[in-house]
Amino acid sequence: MELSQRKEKILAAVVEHYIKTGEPVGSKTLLSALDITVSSATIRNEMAELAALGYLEQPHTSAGRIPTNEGYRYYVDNLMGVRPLDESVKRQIEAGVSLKNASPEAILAKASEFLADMTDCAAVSTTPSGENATIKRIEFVPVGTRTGMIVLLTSTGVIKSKVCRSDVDLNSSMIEKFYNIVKSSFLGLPLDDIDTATLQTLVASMGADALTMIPFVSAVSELAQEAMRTMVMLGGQSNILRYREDYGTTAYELMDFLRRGEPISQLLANSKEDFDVKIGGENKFKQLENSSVIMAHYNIDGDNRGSIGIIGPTRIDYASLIPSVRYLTDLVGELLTQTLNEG
Amino acid sequence: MELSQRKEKILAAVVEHYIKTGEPVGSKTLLSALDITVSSATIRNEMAELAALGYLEQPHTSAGRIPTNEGYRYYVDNLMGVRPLDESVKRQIEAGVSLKNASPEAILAKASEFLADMTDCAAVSTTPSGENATIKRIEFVPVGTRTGMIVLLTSTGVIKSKVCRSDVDLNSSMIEKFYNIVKSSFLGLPLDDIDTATLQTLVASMGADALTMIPFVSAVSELAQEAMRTMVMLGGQSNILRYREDYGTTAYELMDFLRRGEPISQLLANSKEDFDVKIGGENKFKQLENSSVIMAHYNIDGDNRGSIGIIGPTRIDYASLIPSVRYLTDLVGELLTQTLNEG
DNA sequence: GTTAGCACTCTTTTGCTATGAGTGCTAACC
DNA sequence: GGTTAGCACTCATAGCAAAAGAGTGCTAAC
Repeated sequence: MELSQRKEKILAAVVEHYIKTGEPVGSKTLLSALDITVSSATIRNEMAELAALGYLEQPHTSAGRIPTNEGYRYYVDNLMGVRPLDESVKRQIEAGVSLKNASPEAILAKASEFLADMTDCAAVSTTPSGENATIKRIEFVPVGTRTGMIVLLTSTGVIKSKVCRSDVDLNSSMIEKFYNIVKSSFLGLPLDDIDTATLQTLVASMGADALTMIPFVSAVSELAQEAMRTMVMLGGQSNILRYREDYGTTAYELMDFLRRGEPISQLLANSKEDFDVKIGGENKFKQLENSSVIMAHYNIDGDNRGSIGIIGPTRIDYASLIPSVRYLTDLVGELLTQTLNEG
Repeated sequence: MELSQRKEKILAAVVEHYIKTGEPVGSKTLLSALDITVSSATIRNEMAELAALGYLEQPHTSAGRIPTNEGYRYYVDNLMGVRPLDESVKRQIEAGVSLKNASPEAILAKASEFLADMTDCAAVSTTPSGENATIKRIEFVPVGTRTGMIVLLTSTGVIKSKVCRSDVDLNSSMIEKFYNIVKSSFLGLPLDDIDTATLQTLVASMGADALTMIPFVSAVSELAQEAMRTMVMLGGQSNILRYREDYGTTAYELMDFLRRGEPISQLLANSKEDFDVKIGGENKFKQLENSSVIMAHYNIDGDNRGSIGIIGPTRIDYASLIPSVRYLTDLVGELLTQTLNEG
């Protein structure tokens, strides 16, 4: 649906004013905000048509107009000025994500926290997916007479470690056996090939050694699972209280939603575009029906690997936050790529 | 201040009723809740005296009474029935904290999460303090041509690892040198002895090797810092919305307070008693002036090492939650002790 | 197509009047 | 002297009506 230029100008003004104030916008208010030489009556006519088209709505007869989700959508797709990011904001973001010698988890946790502070929204991010990763290296570090730490390194640079415990005292022959198993069965294996069936075959093939090796083998498999699982990093839950009225009764549900990693990683993985904006009910999740999500995906070595996003009320400041989220996400991607390739 | 038995009975009834309903309690309501054979007028007289003594207050003249912080304090110290925990609740708690082969961090994170769900409050816990810990073991695991992972194990069973990066390609002689330094300078050292001054002396004494060894040495020191730092585990922030009216305007500040680890670990470390209850303003932190904190300390090998607590509104159900927090904390202490000694 | 004007709608505010919960006080009672 | 019935008093709350105000939609004129 194409709108006339004037209608677009009016729609944009309504959206922007409402985003700023949270109050319904009337024709007179609009008149002073708009550099347009028509009367309020004309604006009223236009607004009535915009309402008929589904872009605006009235909370009640004697109130101004507020954008519908479709209104926001039209605004984001067609009207929003994509002004380039302020240099000072760029610097600020760069300072916010710079983190030397840190793990991907730490980098993303920091990024979420920073993004939340910067945008006054809740921020989420997912760690790189381990889908196409293989096992690059496995090491065993004894830490006690019967316990040791297994360290697993994947081809995507993820390092996971776990303490595991044997039923008998450790000795060098056991450790040697462990390394043999690792060399012959695990190295180079895609993470997702390590399922229960594989393990059972492996254990069966070990014969007499099976009993002592089981804790180690299963620890490796748990590590592989962990390395594959994308983790969700959260920041700024407290910001939900900032826009409490906008979320209405979904505020509690939204907070609760944020605790659960699984739906969030679904949400973020949902779109394959470079970046994406989901407005209100466009999100599949009921808990997000009063929220908008701005998300972007970061690449590691050019490969789309994870996402960073913010969750705010539908009257979130799209125009200025979208570029910020994108820029930050790109930076994080670069940082992660760099961290990975430095090894 | 000693109260008459009847006053105590009335105060207890007011506290319990208010905790349950959140509404001010009047003399007639009290009459039916109490198995006492006096008239409402007598109760009024008693309540007026309790108010004069500072244990009760009136939101306004025509309302019932609500407990003051002093009222809660008297209730907790003298009146609260310390009925033993229900067996079914015990089972529930035991199921909630059981976690095999997990790190202390994971155990405490799970415990916080579980406690929050169980009590409808926000829950916090601190990892064992590393104050008296020494370095028990340090290992180096190469993970790339120039990077390796350093694993540090303390006498208190804390395991920390960190990837570190050298400026030149790794070779076996460097690794050997590293182990020499570790053996001669780090093993057995108390964690808090590793400060910048020690490091500088150490680096100075290395002569020509200093340059290549610095990344490793400083990584070890960072790990020692990390191992010493108590971490704060959070659970159930969303529960703050549950008692939003009780927190009033401090709700946002409370949520924000929870994000910051430092003040929480101060809060929890504050009391040296076995367990402690802080009511409203008794907490030193302004953000907690409408909150009560129930906390207990867990022991590892009989040594007081960390804390678990819940933060709720002042009208929290002390009588039933205090035993729960204590029981859970004891269990976690046992679990951590066991985990530690299994190595 | 635009606009001035006006009637109309509906929320919000204000003021007023019950209503009722709950108190404090007094005087009588045991 | 403690207890209690009775009653006047206070004050939040609910309900209602009137007034104010914001904003609209429509019509008729430009």
